[in-house]
Amino acid sequence: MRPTKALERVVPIGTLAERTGVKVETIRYYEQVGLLPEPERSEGNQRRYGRAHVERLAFIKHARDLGFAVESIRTLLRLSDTPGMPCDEAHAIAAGHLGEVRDKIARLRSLEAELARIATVCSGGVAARDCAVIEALADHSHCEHHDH
Amino acid sequence: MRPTKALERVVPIGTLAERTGVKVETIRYYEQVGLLPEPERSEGNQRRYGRAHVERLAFIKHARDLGFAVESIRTLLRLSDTPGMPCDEAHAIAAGHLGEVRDKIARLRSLEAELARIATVCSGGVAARDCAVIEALADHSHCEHHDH
DNA sequence: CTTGAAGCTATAGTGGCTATAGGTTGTAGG
DNA sequence: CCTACAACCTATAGCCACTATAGCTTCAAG
Repeated sequence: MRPTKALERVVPIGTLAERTGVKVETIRYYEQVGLLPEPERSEGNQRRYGRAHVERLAFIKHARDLGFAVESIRTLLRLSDTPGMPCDEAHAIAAGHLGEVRDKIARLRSLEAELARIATVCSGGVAARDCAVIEALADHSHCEHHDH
Repeated sequence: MRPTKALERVVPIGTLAERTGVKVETIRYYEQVGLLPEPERSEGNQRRYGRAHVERLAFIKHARDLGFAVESIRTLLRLSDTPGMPCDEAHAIAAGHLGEVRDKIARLRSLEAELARIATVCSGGVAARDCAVIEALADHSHCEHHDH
């Protein structure tokens, strides 16, 4: 009796995808852009992954889930691969990304307020000429930079 | 004495760009995807815009600033062009977009919390093997779906 | 040995621009 | 009138991080 799938140490790409929650196509993409090293191949040229690949792909997925760019992940992986290096760069990447996320939140919140205001005034049912949504977009009173 | 630039009624693309805050290339792109109608041309084949174009482009810019997708803007413009139509669709687009923005904010906030936690634990200066950032990414304890 | 799922490569498409190359036109100064 | 140069033109490729498609080959169960 062969080992069950869940315990196998050398797995094809579909199993790697299942285990990590990363799609097959995305795994091949990560290989293509050099995030994930090229694995061994079967006699029939199919990819065969080991434990190290699972670990590395999980790392990548965590980082992507946290919104890190692929380029940042490349750097983070390099740091992770050389445990003796100082981690200042990792901290800078994380702090920088946190800043970006906070900026994005701030921008979205002001968008949210504006959209909520607009969508509340018009609940549909009226003619487009009297619609607050259309009016808000056509209106120039919010233009800060230009006097058209 | 010719009218000053600011008062001219028929303007080239650069002036339209200045007046609306939309880049020249982006204006041409909007024309290409059918948001902005093709303008008249000068004898030398250069675009000449009138007041209607300024209005329409301003509408587009407001909508993009609010984060509406180009496809949504296409619909909103169509509604705006036919003022007698009921505006339910416009309301649906705005409400839908508001929902998306709120979802995005929610997701970013949980990201922010996680990143802040990670970035606070490690302020740099230690070896990568002890870095909270690297560790958090390599760590499997947050994996919900898989037992790798 | 057959069948069907899973794998393979290469290529194009997504959204919303932005950039580049290589040419033409408009216009102000001399 | 001529020259210089900014502004304009088209067509095409690139950006990010995938996702989808077409047309194959391989693997594994029955």
